[in-house]
Amino acid sequence: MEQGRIELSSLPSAFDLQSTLESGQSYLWWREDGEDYADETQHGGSKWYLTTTRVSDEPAVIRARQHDGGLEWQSTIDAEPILSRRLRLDDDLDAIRSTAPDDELIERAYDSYPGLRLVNDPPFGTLISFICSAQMRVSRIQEMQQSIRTEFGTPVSFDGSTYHAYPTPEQLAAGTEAELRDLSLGYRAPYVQRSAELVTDGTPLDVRGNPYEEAREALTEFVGVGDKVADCILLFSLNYLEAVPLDTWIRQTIEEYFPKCDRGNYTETSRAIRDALGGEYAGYTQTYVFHFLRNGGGDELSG
DNA sequence: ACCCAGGGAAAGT
DNA sequence: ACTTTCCATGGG
Repeated sequence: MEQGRIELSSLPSAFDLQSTLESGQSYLWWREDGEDYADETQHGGSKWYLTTTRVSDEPAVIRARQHDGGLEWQSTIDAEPILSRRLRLDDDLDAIRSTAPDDELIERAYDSYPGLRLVNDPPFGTLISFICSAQMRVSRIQEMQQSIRTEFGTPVSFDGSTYHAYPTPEQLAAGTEAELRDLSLGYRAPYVQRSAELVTDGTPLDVRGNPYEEAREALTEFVGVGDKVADCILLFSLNYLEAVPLDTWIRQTIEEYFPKCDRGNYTETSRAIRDALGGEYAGYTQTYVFHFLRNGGGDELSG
């Protein structure tokens, strides 16, 4: 087992692992110890999180926690460069925040979660997990990903236990709709199976290089991917930091705080809210607001 | 029993 | 193009 530590004081900005991984962005990390949400006394939470990744097509396990001013990790590989990329450790949060509009809700959201970063997850896992996210609670989306890993992923031994890497497109496409329904995916089962097949058949998933709106349009080629899920894939795995997924929470936010941005359809409302949130990093700001409101932060404001 | 959950596909105007 | 309707499942 390899291990290491990244000194957080060496980063350009603050970092907070717990809010980053528990803000509904990533379903590809999971908490080692299941339930205990009570022990949040220490910055970063001090809890261990796990994820899997592939290096040269070989599956690897990474375990990380924030502890005593450092991001500590244990892994089957040298995880430092991957953690840096996946957790966007080089982002300059002050510069990003400075692009956000002067607005009470947004200031409160940023102030409430210092060190919250966007994630930069692998595209395929992001595609599948956000197909699963339709009309589903966060905890169940995570459970679905665990089931998918266990059922279809390559086993990896790490620290005396067996983990499962997230399946490749080939591994998942080889599954049947019935097998996926057995994992309680419901009506999303055929979407997942067909989208995995589309990836193996060459439909482009890494659409980086295209202008934002064209990239979003291209992703809706996948089954179970509409504009909202496409925006999630762009924001959380393909480095389109301007993407603002118009989910139920953000639509409610628009209605309450930015009513002029409601243009009746996705494309135009997206343009308006993206502009209202500062353009280039609108998706970053959206993620703070989403997490803030979902944790009840709007109750004291809306009065 | 009823409602909702980070929506989208299919059918109907 | 725009608007319903239906979709599986588990938790409150």
